[in-house]
Amino acid sequence: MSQQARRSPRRTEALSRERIVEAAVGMLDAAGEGGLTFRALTERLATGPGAIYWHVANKGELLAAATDAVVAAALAAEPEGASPRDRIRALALGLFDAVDAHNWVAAQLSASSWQVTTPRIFEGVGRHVSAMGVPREQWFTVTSVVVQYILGAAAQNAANAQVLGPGADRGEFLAKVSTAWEELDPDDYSFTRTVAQQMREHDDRQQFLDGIDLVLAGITAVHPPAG
Amino acid sequence: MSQQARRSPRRTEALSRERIVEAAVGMLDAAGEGGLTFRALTERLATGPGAIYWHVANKGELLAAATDAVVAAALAAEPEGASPRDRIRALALGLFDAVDAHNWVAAQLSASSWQVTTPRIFEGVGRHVSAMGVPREQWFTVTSVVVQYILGAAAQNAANAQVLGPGADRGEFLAKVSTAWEELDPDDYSFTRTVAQQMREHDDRQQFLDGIDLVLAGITAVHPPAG
DNA sequence: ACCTGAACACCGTTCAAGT
DNA sequence: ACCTGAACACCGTTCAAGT
Repeated sequence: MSQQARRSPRRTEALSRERIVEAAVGMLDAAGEGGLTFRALTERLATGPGAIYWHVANKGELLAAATDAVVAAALAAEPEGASPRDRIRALALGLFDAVDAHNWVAAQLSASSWQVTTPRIFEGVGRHVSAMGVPREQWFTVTSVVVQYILGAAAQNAANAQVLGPGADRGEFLAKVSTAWEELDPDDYSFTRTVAQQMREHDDRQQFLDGIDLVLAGITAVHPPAG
Repeated sequence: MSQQARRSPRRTEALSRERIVEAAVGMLDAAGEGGLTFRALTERLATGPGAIYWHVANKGELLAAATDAVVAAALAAEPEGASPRDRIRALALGLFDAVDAHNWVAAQLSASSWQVTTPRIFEGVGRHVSAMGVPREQWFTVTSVVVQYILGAAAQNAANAQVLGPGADRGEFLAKVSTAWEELDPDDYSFTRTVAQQMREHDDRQQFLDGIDLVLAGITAVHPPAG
């Protein structure tokens, strides 16, 4: 145990891929996708760009690693629930909240698909799908549908949050969109005008859960449990 | 009728927002999102950047306009089908194919949400949802779920196509991913390994349709038609 | 009203040089 | 093996000037 082993907490830590990814997540959270710059990252880590490129191949890889870190954390806890349905619901909601908290993640996820991160989600959902009694030869298809819905809904929710900006008032935003819908051309948008009020009053999280339930009900309807 | 009224087809046409958007779509199709540059656009239209900025506020607006143009074209034809379900299926498949043909569109769509383009899709789907006999107070929720699924599935499909690149062989790609899945850690990815073979043999378009059917079955299960 | 094109600020990435 | 920092090529956007 030399003196060097005692490191005072404020001292500059050695650079590492882990620290870089962590810093990247922080900057993305704080300022969105436009906020992650090698210049800014360089300053925050008190190095030159070359140091970062030693640990990370390029910006794309860094974004992928940041995304994977967030998703892995969201999936870390075993989802609780009495039934497979409840566990899918819990897993889905955990992802939804993670994407909501880090709303740059959604765009990354829908742009990477069969890459590193999606298999994590696929595996988590798939285990419960198989436990629901879906016939074996439908496992891939059904799991894909659930994952597609989760990512699609999360992405659109995040997109709304991004338009909104960090400080804005949600109720105000919904009211504004709702009013805009009411003013659409009645010839082209008769349906949308009809639901403008429902749109104003809806709750994103609840709506997402309703969607999950609807998809799960579809699974049961198309593949009734044996018996 | 002056001489000027006769314009030979090959002569340089006046610049217009329409021509700019059209050129942008062409460049995005040819070279993906990275291929749309004001420099390249400037060259293609034989002008300076200032000319383009006269008609279009910035790159974001140009991308949104290009996206809207593609989606509007895909939705132009009244979807055919005997039942509301069939018409939803037709509409969804039209969108799926459009996103597949212009695979930069998906990322744009999931990043714009309640903006200009999504209401078009929402309206198209919603009309048929209401015709399915879903109770009025559920129209917004149910339509949202269908739209979220369509956009989510289309986005992930486009992401796969992008990784693949324009010239690549699809079967080869699926085989590679399938093999990668088979080599995953059995402790962490038992389910994914099990469906690796199904993944290799699946058809994207058919899988999408199965997903739509599953969602539609869910709607009927949760909201049985009155009677 | 519409277009030109030089210029500005900023970006991701590279690389010779250091330790 | 790991880090430094100047330099390169390229980007979106602006704007004074033209017609």
